[in-house]
Amino acid sequence: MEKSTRKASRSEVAPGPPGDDPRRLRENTLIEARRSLILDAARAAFFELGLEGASLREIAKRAGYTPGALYSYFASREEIYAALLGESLDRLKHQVDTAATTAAIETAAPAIAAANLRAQALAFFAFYRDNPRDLDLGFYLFNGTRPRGLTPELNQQLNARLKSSLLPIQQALIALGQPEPTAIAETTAIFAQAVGLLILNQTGRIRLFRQDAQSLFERHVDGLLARLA
Amino acid sequence: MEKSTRKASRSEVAPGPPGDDPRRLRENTLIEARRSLILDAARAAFFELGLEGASLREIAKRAGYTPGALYSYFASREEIYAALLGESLDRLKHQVDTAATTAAIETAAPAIAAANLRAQALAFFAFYRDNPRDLDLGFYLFNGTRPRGLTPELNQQLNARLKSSLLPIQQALIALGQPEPTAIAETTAIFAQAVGLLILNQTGRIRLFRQDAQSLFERHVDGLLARLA
Amino acid sequence: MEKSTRKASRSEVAPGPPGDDPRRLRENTLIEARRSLILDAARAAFFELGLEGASLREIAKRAGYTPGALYSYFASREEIYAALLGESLDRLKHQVDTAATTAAIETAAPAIAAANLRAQALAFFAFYRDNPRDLDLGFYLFNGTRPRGLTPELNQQLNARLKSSLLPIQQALIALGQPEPTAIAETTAIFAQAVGLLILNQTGRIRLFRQDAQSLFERHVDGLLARLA
Amino acid sequence: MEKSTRKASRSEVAPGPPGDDPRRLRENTLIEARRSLILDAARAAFFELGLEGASLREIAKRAGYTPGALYSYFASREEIYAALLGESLDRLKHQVDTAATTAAIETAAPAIAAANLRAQALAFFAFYRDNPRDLDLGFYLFNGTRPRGLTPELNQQLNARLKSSLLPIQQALIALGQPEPTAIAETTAIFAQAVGLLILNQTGRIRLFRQDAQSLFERHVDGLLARLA
DNA sequence: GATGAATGAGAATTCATTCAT
DNA sequence: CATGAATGAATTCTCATTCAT
Repeated sequence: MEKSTRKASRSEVAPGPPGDDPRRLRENTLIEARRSLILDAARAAFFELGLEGASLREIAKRAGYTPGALYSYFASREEIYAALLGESLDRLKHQVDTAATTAAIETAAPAIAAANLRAQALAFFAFYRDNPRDLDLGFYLFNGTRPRGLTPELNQQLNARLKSSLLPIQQALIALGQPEPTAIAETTAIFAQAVGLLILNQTGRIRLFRQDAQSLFERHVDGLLARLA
Repeated sequence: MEKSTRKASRSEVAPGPPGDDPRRLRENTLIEARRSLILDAARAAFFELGLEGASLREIAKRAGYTPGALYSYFASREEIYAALLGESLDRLKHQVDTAATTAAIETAAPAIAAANLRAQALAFFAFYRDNPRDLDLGFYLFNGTRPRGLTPELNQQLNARLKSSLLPIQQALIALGQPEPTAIAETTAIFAQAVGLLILNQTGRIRLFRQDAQSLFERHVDGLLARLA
Repeated sequence: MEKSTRKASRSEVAPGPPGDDPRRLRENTLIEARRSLILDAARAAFFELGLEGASLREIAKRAGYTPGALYSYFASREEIYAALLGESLDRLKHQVDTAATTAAIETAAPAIAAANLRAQALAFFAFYRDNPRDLDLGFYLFNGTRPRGLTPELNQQLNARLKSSLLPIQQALIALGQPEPTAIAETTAIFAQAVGLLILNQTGRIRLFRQDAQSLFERHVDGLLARLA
Repeated sequence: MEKSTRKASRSEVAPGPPGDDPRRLRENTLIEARRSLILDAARAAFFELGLEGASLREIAKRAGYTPGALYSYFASREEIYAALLGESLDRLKHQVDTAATTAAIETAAPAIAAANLRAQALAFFAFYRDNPRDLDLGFYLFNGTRPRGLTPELNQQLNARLKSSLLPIQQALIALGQPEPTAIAETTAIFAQAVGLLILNQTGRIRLFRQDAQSLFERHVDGLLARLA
C-alpha cells in the first residue's frame, strides 16, 4: 500500500527562482488548466457515481485521457480526491461569504450582526444540503473517520479553509456581545448541529423522527439568537 | 438463472419444538459461538483496517477459516456487516437503558425525568465517544451517505434498534411537560448534536476550535434542561 | 480431475452369492429406493434449473440430504447424471413401445407395419419434443460431443437402450418389404432427422426458416411411407 | 451502482477518417492481430477442454497473458465465445460459397441448379464433418439448448450468418421449379438431416447402426434430387 | 448411513499502477 | 506529455469433494 511515491506530481514542484521566467510561468498555467480539467472530470464522476464509481479509469475517460496520463498531474488517486476536497471547501467559503455580504448590505445597523450570523449559518447549512456529495467528499478522506491520503500539510490547509468559513459566525457572536470563549463554543455547536443534521438527513435517519433538517437547524440558530437578544 | 440465492444462514434456523431437544440446543449454541467468532474477527478487521480492509479474505484469515467457510455462517459479506452493526446497536441500547435505570433509582421523585434525560443523552454520547469505530460502522454502511448493501428489511430492523435507544429521551421530555412535537424535535436535535460533535471529534476537526466535544454536548443538554425548568 | 474413485458406490457392489440372503435383499431394496429418491431430486433440479443449477448441493437439498450423504449412493456428480440418462432412455423406450402396441391393436392387418412405423417414429419424436430436457441430458454427457463421465460399460448400456427404442421402426421397414440394409439406413435417417429437427427447434434455429419441427418430421416419415407404398 | 458497464472492446473503435492515417491503421492491425491471437488460444482451449475448460484463466494462460489483460480486447468471456462462433460461421459460409462457384463453373447449363444444390449441401455437411468442434461451438453457446451469454443482437448476427450459408440451397431449389414454401421446407430438412447425422456421428451413436454419416447424407440429398428430376 | 464442517481450487471481473515507447 | 499495454493483486462467491464424528 505504501510504496515510495514514484514521481513528484507537478503541483509539488518547487516554483523555481522568484524572478519567474515567463516560459516556466506559461507552462505552469497550462499545467494548472489541465489539472483543473481532470478535477472537473473527477468531480463529475464522484457526484454521479459515488466513490466506488469514480475510479481512475472513469475519471481519465471523462477527462479525455488514458489512465496513465493522470499520473503526470497527480501522484495518486488519493491526491485527486484531496484536491477535490480543497476546491469544495473554497466553494463553501464563497457561499458563506456571499451570504454575509448580502445580509450586511440589506440590513439596518443594530441588527446587522444577528442577521449576518443567521445568514451565514444558514448558508453553511445550505451548501451541504444542496451539495450532499461535497459532504461525502469531506468524510471520504477520513474513511468516515481518520485521514486517508491526507498529508499533514494538506490537512492543515483544508482545516484553514474550513475555519475561515466559520469565522464570520464567531465574529458576529462577539459583535453581539458574547465573550470570545462563548462565541467559539456556540460556533462549534452550530457547526456540529449542521453536520449532525446533514448526516441524519442524508442517511435517511432523520425520517425516523419525521423531522425536517432545515427547520431543525433554523430552530437551533433562532433559539440561540433569541437567547442573545 | 434463478437459483435459490439467499441461502439460509444458521441464525435463521427454525428453533425446533419448544421442549428444545438438547442436541439441537447444543448445536445451535456451537453455531452461534462460531458466528460470534467470525463477527469478532470482522469487528477487529473493520476497526483496524476500515471497511475497505475488512474483506472476506481478511475476516476469514483472522477467524482461522478459508473464505468459503464463512458462507456456512453468513450468506454474504454484507450480512456480516449488518450483523456487526446490529450488535453494535444492541450494545448502545443496553448502555442507554442502564444509564436510565441508574438515574431513576438514585434520584428523588420530581427531578427524575430531568435526571433521566440527562443521563440517557450522556450515555448515548458516551457510547460512541468511547467506541468511535461503532460510529464508523453505522456510517460505513451508508458509504458516507446512502445505504450500500443493506436490504430494506435489514435497514428497518437497524432503524428500529436505533430509535429504541432514543425513545427514552423523548419520553422524558414529555414527562417534563413538553408537547409531543416539541419532544420529538428536541430529541432529534440532541441526536444531531451528538452525531455532529462526535464526528468533529473523531475527525479532529473539533480541535480547530480548541473545543471539547464532551463539554459542548453537556452544554447542549443542560441548556435545554434549564429552559424547561 | 481423475483421482482414484474413493469408494465403490452401492450400485456397483457385487450382489453377493446367488442364494441371496433375505437381509441383504431388503437392504438392496432400501438402497435402490433411496437412489431413486435422489434421482428424482436430480431430475427435478436439472429440468428446472438446467445443468448449471443442478449442483450436488441443490440435488441434495431437494432430496432432503446433506451433500456428503449423496456419496453413499453415487460416486460422483457425473454418476448421478449418467443414471439420469439411463432412466430417461427407459422412459423413451416405454413411450415408443406403447405407441407400437396401440397402433397394432387399432389397425387392420395389411397396413399394420406402416402404421406401426409411423406411430413409433412419431412417438420417438414426441418424447423429446415434449421433454426437451431429456434431450439435453443426452447431450450433456457428451459435452456436446464426446462422453464425459461415461465409463465404456455404461456407454454400451445406454446405447443398447437407445437402440431398442429404434429397433421396432427398423423391423417395420423390413415387414414392409425393405431389405435389411435399406431398413437400417432409413431408420438411421429417421433418427437423424428427428435429432436434427429437435435441436433446431430447441435452439430456436428453426424459426430462422419459419418452419415447424413437427410437420417437417411428419413430412419426412410420410414421404418415406409414400415411396414404399 | 450503474457504472458504465459495457466497455468498448477494440473492434468497435471508430475507423477514423477515410483517408486512414497509417499510424492508426498500423495500430488497428496490431490490435486485430492480438485479438486473433487470443481467439486462437480460446479456440484451442475450447477444442481441447470443452466449454467448461475454456475459462478466461485458461485462455489467458495459453495466449501468454494475465487474465486481466484480455479485457483490453474483449469485454467479457462471452464476447470471446461469440467472436469464436462468428468466425466459425464465416469459415462455413466461405466453404459453402466456394463449393457453389466451383460447381457452377464446371457444370453444363440445365443441370447447374441441381449440381449447385448438391455441392453446397455437401460442402455444408463437410465443413462440420471435418471440423467437429465448430459444431460444438454452435451448440455450446446454447447450453445444449437455450442461449447462454448471447445478447439478442449477437444472436441475430449469428443467425444471419448461418442463414446466408443455407440460402443458396434454397435458391437452387426454387431454380429447380419448386414453389418457395417447398424450397424452404426442403432446405430446413437438409439442414436438420445434416445436423442430426453429424451429431450421431460425433457422439458415436451412428456406429450403433453401422452406418456412415457421409453416405447417409448423400442419400438424403440425392433422393431429393431424384424426386425433383 | 448421514451429518456438519471445512477445504481448496476455481470462477469472472476490476483496479491502481507501471513503463517502454 | 501521453499512450497503450500489461501486471498483479484484489474482489466476492460457488462448488465438488472429504472426513471426523
